[in-house]
Amino acid sequence: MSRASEQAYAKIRAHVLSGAARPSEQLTEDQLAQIAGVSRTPVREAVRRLEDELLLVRSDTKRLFVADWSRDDIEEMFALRQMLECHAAERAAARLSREQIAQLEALNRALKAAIELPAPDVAQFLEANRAFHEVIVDAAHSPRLGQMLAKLVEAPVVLRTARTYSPEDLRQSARDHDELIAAFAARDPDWARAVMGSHLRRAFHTFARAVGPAAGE
Amino acid sequence: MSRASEQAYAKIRAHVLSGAARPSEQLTEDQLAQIAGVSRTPVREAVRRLEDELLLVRSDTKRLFVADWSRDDIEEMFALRQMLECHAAERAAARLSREQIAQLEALNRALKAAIELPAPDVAQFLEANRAFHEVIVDAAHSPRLGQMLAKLVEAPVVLRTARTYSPEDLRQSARDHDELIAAFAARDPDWARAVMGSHLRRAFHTFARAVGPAAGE
DNA sequence: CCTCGCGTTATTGTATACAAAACGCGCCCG
DNA sequence: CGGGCGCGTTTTGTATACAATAACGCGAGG
Repeated sequence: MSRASEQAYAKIRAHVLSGAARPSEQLTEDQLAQIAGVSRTPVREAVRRLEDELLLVRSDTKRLFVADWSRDDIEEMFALRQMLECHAAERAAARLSREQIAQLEALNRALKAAIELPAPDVAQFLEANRAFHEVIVDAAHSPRLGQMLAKLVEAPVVLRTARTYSPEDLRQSARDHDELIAAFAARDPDWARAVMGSHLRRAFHTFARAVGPAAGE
Repeated sequence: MSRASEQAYAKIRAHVLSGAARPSEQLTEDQLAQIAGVSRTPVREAVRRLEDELLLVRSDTKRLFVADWSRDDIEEMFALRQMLECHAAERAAARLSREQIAQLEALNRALKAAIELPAPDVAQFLEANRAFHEVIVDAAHSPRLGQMLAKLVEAPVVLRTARTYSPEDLRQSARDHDELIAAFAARDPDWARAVMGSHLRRAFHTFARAVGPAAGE
């Protein structure tokens, strides 16, 4: 995207994710234009993207608010992500090149390195993790699938600040990735799908436990 | 959406779907503004929506073109739709109200009526069919799922003019719907999923046969 | 004759001014 | 005392002018 519109997107996103704007708080285009330092035109463009990514929502009469997700919403998003990403893993198993598999191995090494420092580097872990999953989705060769997943993966990041990543969670993720790589190397779509499924489902429960005391759990 | 932007969307969409603009043809915002009878501002808004719906695509340097789908693209979209809508059917089985099931029955009666006229009314069939699937997706109570499906269901419509609906295809659809209703009435998620799966998979093959001589079929 | 660079033109991106619509508040009437 | 209606204010939507950027053609140099 063009410079102003991209900047507007980045700044507004940061503004929302940083928590400077609280859930359900109203935002006006003028406000956002000021924050982003551009005019309302590119702001409107950026806002549309953020709406699409579910970070912002519109009231019935076009007023803009910071999205506020219920537990059900979060559960729904995880379920969709799981469905789509399992599909991606299945397809990727048949399509990943040797180079891509090597890339996955490298990324998972980086991920483990981020864990085992004296103090685990969560940001670095998240980046390696993101890249890892991205390689898989790309290898699925399904552009619309990628597009859909991008939205779902982005969204929960909002709450990342609330998350407390225990060292054991991080290590388990790394082990899952190892097994995924094994499944890919074996070109076994069923295996890949199954591993991805449990990987994400566990992530959901870890997340849910940290985020709030479930309704009936 | 607001009036001008909505009108731009509708007119541009019609322009593309009618075939007045051929696949891969470049469109300029000025052109489209003239066609829609509004200024470029709402056109840009409409274009973003149509891009999102995959009817229009942008070159690497922001120039706008009418989308041209390969057979792989179409196959991909059907696969995604099948995955998502099977999920919707499964969830709907547990959530559909009695009223909604009655509504499905009514819609399927309308659908059958549209078939059996002296000359089948395809437009009416399509409308009843769309409404039928919409009820199911709504009942799944998964807003993002609905949003994703909307895109996928819209898209293939482009080629609908190319489709020749045989009477037998239409009748088979009606039978599938009957079985879906039975599965819902029995509150059987697995049954619902399975029926939806074969319903959509068959639709894909019918579609593929009509649209082009498959790569290796 | 081909190719690289530059100026021209077409096209998209941004800002700003204005129009339309929605909110909220106070007032009037029941 | 409460509810709805009108009016000023706020917020979003649209048009238009201008800026930036990409495509294209043409001419000079190899």
